Amino acid sequence: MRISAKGRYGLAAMSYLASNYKNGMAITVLHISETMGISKIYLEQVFSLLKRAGLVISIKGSQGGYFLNREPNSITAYDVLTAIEIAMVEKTDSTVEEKQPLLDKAMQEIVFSQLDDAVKSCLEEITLEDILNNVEKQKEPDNLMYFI
Amino acid sequence: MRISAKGRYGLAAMSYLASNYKNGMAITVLHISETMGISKIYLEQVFSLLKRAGLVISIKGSQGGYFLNREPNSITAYDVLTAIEIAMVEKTDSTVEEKQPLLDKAMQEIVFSQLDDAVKSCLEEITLEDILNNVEKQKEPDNLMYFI
DNA sequence: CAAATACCTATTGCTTTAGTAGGTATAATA
DNA sequence: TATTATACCTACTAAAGCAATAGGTATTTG
Repeated sequence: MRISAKGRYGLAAMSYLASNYKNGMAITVLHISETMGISKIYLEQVFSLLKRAGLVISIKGSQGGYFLNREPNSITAYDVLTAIEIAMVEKTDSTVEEKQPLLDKAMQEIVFSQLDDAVKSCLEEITLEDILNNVEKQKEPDNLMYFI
Repeated sequence: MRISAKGRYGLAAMSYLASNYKNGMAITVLHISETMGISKIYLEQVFSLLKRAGLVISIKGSQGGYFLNREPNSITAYDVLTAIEIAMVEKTDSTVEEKQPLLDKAMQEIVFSQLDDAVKSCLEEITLEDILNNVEKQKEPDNLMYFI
């Protein structure tokens, strides 16, 4: 499944903000771009979309930066990806509407809208906190194997 | 959710083949293109992919054409779309693997592979027969409302 | 042999994606 | 108040993918 670089950068950046959520400090785009190895100018555009969607709050000027507008466990992958990727949100075009309207409608109902629902409910179940938890889990010594 | 024209044409064409499955006759690309209002030359390319995936059988020469290789209730939307759309199948690229390998892995496991699974199991549940059934259902007079 | 078909390769124009460039506006701080 | 660090904005470029077209060859039927 194809997720654009922009969307992935957004997820990574939001996860990073989430990991710094508790200390309440603003994080700069430059800092994230260096920490993540992402082009700074490109990441700025990503933050522009995240801000427009109300997912982050920004502070201008020196010592400014960004932080999350909500708690990490209330921001979902769906929130982030739909803020950034048009393709995630947009309705599938009609296919054979002119000559085969019934078939067109059937495809829409049976395939495309069910797919939309499946994607949406999958991504809505995943929060930034879930991602961070998995990162922490990877840091643990791999000793859980002994218990199997 | 964005599904390419190619993928949608493939679904429509396969549904049409399915609706003619019982009479066992080969259907030409030209016929489908005219019935559906799809460019013939473009549809040929779609059938090239469907054939490569083993979903249809072709007969060359005069009186030739295509028909389904399996029963309509055993061909899924997943079969058709993955035969045609690269994006449906391909693994999501890594994002911040260099500098943040744990986060990269977490995103892959928690978000992208779960999304792949959700898409796959949704589309695998939908067969060509399901699409045809919905078309038939639309043809019925809208009298079911009286029973509600 | 002629017609109808599948099948193949290349080309074109368009849109999207990824990334760059060069600014302005704003706030903190020295 | 001047400097600096930041967000924020608009335009640009290059590459890739998508949609569609063009012009064939190979094969089968009649």
